Amino acid sequence: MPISGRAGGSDAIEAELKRILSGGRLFVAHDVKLQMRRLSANGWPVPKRYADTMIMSYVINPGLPSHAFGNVARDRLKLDVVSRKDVSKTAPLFAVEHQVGSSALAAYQQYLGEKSDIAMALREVLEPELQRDPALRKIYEDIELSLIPVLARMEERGIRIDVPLLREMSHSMGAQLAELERRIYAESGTEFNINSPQQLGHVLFEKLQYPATKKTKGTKAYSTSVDVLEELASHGFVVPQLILLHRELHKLKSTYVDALPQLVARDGRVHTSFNQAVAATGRLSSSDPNLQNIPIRTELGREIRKAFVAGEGKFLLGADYSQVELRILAHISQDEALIETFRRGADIHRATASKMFNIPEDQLTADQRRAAKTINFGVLYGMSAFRVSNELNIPTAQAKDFIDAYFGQYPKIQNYLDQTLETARATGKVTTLFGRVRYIPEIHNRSFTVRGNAERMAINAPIQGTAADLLKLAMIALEKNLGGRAAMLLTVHDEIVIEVPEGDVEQVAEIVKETMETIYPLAVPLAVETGWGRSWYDAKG
DNA sequence: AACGGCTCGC
DNA sequence: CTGCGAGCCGTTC
Repeated sequence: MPISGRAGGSDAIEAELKRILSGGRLFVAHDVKLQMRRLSANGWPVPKRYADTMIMSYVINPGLPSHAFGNVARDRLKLDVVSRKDVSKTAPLFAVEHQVGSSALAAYQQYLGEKSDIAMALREVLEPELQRDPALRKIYEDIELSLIPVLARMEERGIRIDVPLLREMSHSMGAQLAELERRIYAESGTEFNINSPQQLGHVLFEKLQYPATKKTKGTKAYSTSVDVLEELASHGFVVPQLILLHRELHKLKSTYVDALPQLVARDGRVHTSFNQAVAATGRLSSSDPNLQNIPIRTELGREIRKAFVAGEGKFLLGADYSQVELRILAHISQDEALIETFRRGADIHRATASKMFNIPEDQLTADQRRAAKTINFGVLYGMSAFRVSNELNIPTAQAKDFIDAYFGQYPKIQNYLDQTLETARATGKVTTLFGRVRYIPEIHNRSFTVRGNAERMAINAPIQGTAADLLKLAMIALEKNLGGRAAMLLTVHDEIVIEVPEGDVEQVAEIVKETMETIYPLAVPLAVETGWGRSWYDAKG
């Protein structure tokens, strides 16, 4: 529960609290990482033994819409937690934290006391449930609890941002945007707000009379989505092409280039929060700022990574798992052909195309490899023939033929998909390699759409979730294997970013690669690619 | 607050 | 209708 350095804190009480924290007593909280960060920020001892009711709730049922304290208390205990805001109304926190002995203080103390009681009560309810499933208990203890201090330290360290570089980018992008605006207004013969989908729709489809192909879902307004604009641009219309450029530039400028400098702390670094109880598949998420969606796909976007830099005398080392989900699919399905392909270290998409089209690997066209790549990923997500045809711009019948050819070459994958759906229907849930659970209640839904979504979740969750389990295990192992030599800063689903003293980088890269590749032996090798440089942009293999 | 749109990841 | 999850921005209501 919240720790206040001042409210009611006589020296004697503070000393006693610190003594308790550094002793071996079990510390119970809903979101231990948050409390650890508050404690260490104030120079207090951090507990070594702890229980986390937020993480318990998440491991028991990760698919819930929220594992926030109030929600879990209401669901599990039928209790309403008074929010800090409500306390503030009758007992302004400013008064609470700055004057001792007021009635406001009493209200605040009662509020904190109630929250502590509720966390303890939650533990009584959640822990026995966790104990009933040995695999879940291990996920909770060996993965999630062990990860808490690792993530806390990563958040505290943050990553250095080159603010002057972002300012420079902002200026040049601002000038480019102004020039684009000028041209858009001139070409369309009117000035309007380009960022307003409504105004843009009016200009494109009424004033300029371009053919409207799509309406938006909710409001039935003209859609101005990328698909629509690209279609128009392909017919030679100039304005849509300029709008697309404006969109990309404006998005990058507002979301990253202008936003990041505002989030830089006094230490010159941004300190994201890694949320351990949000994503239903077991993945981590990142917010404030989200550092898991920093652009990479286009060169213009990728430039932003040049602003993520190592501290003085250090390098950023990036290490990412190559094709980890397809490797997990090979392991779980035990498909001999897919296993063999990974064992001989082949280009997986090329090898798949060769099998599907019965053409030697060195005689394939780019389109054939692209088709195989689309289907390889499509299988992981339960993609339909319709979607494959859309993605590859081919008729649905041909997409279906491709998919049939794929399963003909990898028969055990078809088996795995069938069995996973069978399990979901019979038990209402699916699990990862390590037993992390995801409930699929809609698997029997009468609506084709809803049930289809559930089926895709059932297929994807074990694979994506196993990848998340492996990455978390690797991070825990790395915390130990790196010793004090290097420090993890970020993680992005299949990648870990580490800050390393310049002279140590090659040695540390070897330790990281070895640790990640041997974290849990599968039927196929795990491959890790590393790269390093002064910036995240340069830390590519 | 909801929506449309976009970014990233898989 | 047509793979999903997550976060953020600007506009609109």
